[in-house]
Amino acid sequence: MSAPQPVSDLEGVLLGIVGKFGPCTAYALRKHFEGSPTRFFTSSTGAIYPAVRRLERAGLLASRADRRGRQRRRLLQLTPGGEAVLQAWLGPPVDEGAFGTPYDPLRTRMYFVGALPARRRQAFLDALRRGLERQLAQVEAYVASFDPESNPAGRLAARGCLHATWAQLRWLDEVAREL
Amino acid sequence: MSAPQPVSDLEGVLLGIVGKFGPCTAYALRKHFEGSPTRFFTSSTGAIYPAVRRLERAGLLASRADRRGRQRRRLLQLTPGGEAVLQAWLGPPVDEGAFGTPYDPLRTRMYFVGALPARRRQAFLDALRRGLERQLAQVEAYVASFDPESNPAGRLAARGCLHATWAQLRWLDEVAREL
DNA sequence: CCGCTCATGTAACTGGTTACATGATTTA
DNA sequence: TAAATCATGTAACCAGTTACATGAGCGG
Repeated sequence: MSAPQPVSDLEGVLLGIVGKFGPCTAYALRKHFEGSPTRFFTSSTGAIYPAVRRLERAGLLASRADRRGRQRRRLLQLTPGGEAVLQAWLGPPVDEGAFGTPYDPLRTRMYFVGALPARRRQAFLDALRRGLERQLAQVEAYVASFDPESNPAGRLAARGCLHATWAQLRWLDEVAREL
Repeated sequence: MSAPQPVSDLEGVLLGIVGKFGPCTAYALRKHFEGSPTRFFTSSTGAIYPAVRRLERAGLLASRADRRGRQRRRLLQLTPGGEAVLQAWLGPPVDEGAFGTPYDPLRTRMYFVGALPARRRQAFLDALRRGLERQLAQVEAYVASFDPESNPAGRLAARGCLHATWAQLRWLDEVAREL
């Protein structure tokens, strides 16, 4: 038995969803990403289907043919190898690369706020404020969409989005105070 | 005069750095990314040099040959078109795509924490705690590396990393309490 | 003179994006 | 019966990663 191959976050998540929500179709995997307040997971077919194919080739997912009426479909499930790789991906040990400060495009732009003329600068900060408040409402709805009974871990993860958004707003307060 | 082309965040940042720190080499651009606590910008030559080439082709950066002793080098500077595109990238209006909750690999893993057996689960949370505390120290050093006099916006942006890391730690507290 | 930093690139590979293509099932 | 949803994929394109390749300048 060889050491489990390292997988990307997308692949880890796919394994995780199949493991958590039982045998399901690739389509169901895609749907899972919709409604997420992060843009990282896109649910585009051009990303999901090739990734599923890779995982099958690697022996981490198994598929069996199924139908829904006359409609053919493929139900995916975790293999023992897939379960092992999932456990390794989750950690511990947690991959070092998972610890960097999450990338925030707003922070990146703020780095160059000095390039904006004073008038535009204020409008920029106002736009951030409005955008983040919209984002906050979305995240709150997202958190509320989790049933704590049936998916407690999902809710905890979603609360992470909330903390992250609060942090952005606090940061923006600080910036507005100092500029 | 046509509307400024939309640029990626990498391209926007390259324009921003050239604009902010005067004519500089592509090598200096790379160096700029080192020490950043985010993993988004990699400073790999395979990313920077082609990006610089694209920006030159698009007429947003201009280069002039220079030497340092006998060593040839190319000094990059913003063109008027580049300045316009930089302003458009910064916003307002700020690109909608910049507002999603920043992607956090730790949060993604937490979503599947239920797949971990109880013993491993505690070790997982401990590993997150240790990793985030290490990260916090790194971010604090990063913030301190900015001179508020010469680069106030840089410091404000770096403070964003600090807020983000604090948020991760608060979130982890909450998770540990609830599990 | 050795090793580090400055400096510029290329090439093969990988994976994601966008758009296209098809067809069954369910619901208003 | 029309529109939305379920369901599966492919193809061209684009950008980033890793590794390779080269060479000058500088400090000890």
